[in-house]
Amino acid sequence: MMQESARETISNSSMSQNGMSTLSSSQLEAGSRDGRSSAGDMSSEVSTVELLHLQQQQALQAARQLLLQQPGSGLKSPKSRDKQRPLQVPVSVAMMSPQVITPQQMQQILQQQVLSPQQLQALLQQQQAVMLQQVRTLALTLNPSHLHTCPYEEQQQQQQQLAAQQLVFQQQLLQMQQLQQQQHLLNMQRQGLLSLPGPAPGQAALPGQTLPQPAGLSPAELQQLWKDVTGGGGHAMEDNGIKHSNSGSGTGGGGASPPISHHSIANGQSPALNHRRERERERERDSLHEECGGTHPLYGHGVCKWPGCENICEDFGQFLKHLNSEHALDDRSTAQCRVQMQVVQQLEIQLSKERERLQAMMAHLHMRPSEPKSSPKPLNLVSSVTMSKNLPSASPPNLPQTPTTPTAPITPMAAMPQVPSILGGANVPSMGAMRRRHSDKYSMPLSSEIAPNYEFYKNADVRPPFTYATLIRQAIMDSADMQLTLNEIYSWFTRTFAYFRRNAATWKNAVRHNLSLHKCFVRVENVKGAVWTVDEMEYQKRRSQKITGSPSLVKNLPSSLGYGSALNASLQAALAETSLPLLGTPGLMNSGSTGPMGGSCHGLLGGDPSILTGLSPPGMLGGSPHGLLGGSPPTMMHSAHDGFNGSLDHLDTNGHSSPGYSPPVHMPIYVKEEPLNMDEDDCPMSLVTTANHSPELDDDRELEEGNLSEDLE
DNA sequence: GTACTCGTAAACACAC
DNA sequence: GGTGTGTTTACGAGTA
Repeated sequence: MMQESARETISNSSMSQNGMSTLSSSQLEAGSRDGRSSAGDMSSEVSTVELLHLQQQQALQAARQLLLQQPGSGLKSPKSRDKQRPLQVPVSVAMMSPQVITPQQMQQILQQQVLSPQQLQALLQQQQAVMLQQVRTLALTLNPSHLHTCPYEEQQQQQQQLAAQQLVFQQQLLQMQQLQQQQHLLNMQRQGLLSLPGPAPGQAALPGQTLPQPAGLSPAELQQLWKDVTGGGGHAMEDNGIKHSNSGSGTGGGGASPPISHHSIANGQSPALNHRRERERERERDSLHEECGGTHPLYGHGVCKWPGCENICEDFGQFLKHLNSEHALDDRSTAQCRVQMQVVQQLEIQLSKERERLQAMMAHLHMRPSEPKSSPKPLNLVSSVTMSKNLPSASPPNLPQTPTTPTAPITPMAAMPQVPSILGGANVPSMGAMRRRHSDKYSMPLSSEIAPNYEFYKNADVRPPFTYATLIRQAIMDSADMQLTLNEIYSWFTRTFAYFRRNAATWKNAVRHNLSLHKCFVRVENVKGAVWTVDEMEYQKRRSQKITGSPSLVKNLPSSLGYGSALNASLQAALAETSLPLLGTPGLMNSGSTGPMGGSCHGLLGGDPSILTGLSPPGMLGGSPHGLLGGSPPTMMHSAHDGFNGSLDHLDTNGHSSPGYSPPVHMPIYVKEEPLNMDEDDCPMSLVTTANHSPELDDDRELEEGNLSEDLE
């Protein structure tokens, strides 16, 4: 019963350390008796420090009374205590504060466990506070001005007192640290957390065991602590990880790692709370280890980064708990996730636009017409710098370093349409499906790709990122009369690509193989022998089938943007905004305003055609954006015609008009059966290309696509 | 795992 | 017979 009341008293006094409670007259009297308050003679008012000190005294008095009432506590009555004190405490200290519990008393308190952990904690804090205050008071009395006015003997005496007090302070500090450790262990024992024998790693020894050397505080540290205290720093104790001075918060865990596990001190909280705090701190320590290995993207700076949450989580474990509890899989989280997805999409669009702008700027700066032979070179800055067109073995591995968009993962093969043959060539023999995919499926226009990089392909031993079929078709379309003999095709290959100047047997065989294999290549008996032409219809059918085979055009769209072209990304963004995937391109192209440079920058146009190939369905691509290209820049027109009927011969590789342009010649004389499953009946055309149009309907198709493009404007 | 595309190699036939 | 041309088959790699 009385123990209860005593606990209450201590608890209240502990809580009142912040000076919130009022002081009774007796307390004030007690405060004025201790002599320490004489330092307040300088001021008639009771300072905050004095009030605090009085509160501590009150708490200590209550504790002592409680101890006295405990049978066998060993503590004497106030009278006997007063008699004992001079024997236990140096005289110089005795004048400071009779309320300071001696180490022996503390030990008794601890051993007999007459106080609850909270009470012990409060007691320790108060002891610390009292001692700190005493030190400060002493320091005040020894300030330089005071010393200056005192006689030498007084100074000597005061210095001795100071030294003695320092020694006592250090001793008491050590004692308190030991007590704190013991109390912590007691708490753990009571809570069943600590199993005997042997302390847990990093923890102090058991009460009965020999404590480690003064709680790990070396004399130097103690000296530093003393300096800090005498320096008057309010947070002096914190520097050593001890925050129990006056704040009362005592949460511990300062910057410097404390020599003792004082952080486990409960600060007058319930054992359960202490336990929880202990576990949290352990988790915190664990989280520190976790943070070394990796961090959660939704957690940072102690705050949950879930959109709209910003819940404060002390440690990673708490965050995980919070994440699992507050952001579990439910409708709300799902909705928030969707919102976040939209946010990301918008940001990606914005990023694409900015990247596109950067690309255009780079293209503009590196594709100057004044550069005689560099104009066809890649627009890519890196490639422009690293690649030497005069080196047949120009190594392309440096090329695919163009920035990529999150939504359009760049492919190592055709990272950029402007960048010729990023891979391949002798240096990269494993040029395979990737190049094929992109070159054909995405209908990358060969001419448009070659045109700006003509010199590059001509001189660099780099394999162009196109299929044989595409190259053959391009060769034929490049000819004046849209037909070539096999030997002329060979010549075109070797003339256009340095890569095909070697391994002739291999690639020539491949050329023949493709000519025979693909139905789109038609062999025509001519006066000068057999020539090869292109059945554009078949060609486009074949391409369109590849595209239509995909799950959705929308899905293909981002993939087609995988070239890494900023323009493509821009168009993707534009299409996303207009919700007109694929169909948006022609209009955008026509508008001439969607390009980063308004569609009028010639240097940029070297890569621009990829927009058509990247976004347009094959049918459109190959088929014919004829009508779309009125007023389009040469290269763009080039690519468009390339897609339409291969009538690229009216344009040279630099995109200039050629008078020898002739309309597409369709001579389906010996139409072979394509080995592929590309029968006309099961060949759904793309959105733009009509499914069953004939070559004679090309004009209609052009009109149709032209209308489409207009609609998209 | 399957189907498809593409490149490559090879075999074969035919014409010059 | 050698060469070029054309056709076909087979296989591996990569992708959807």
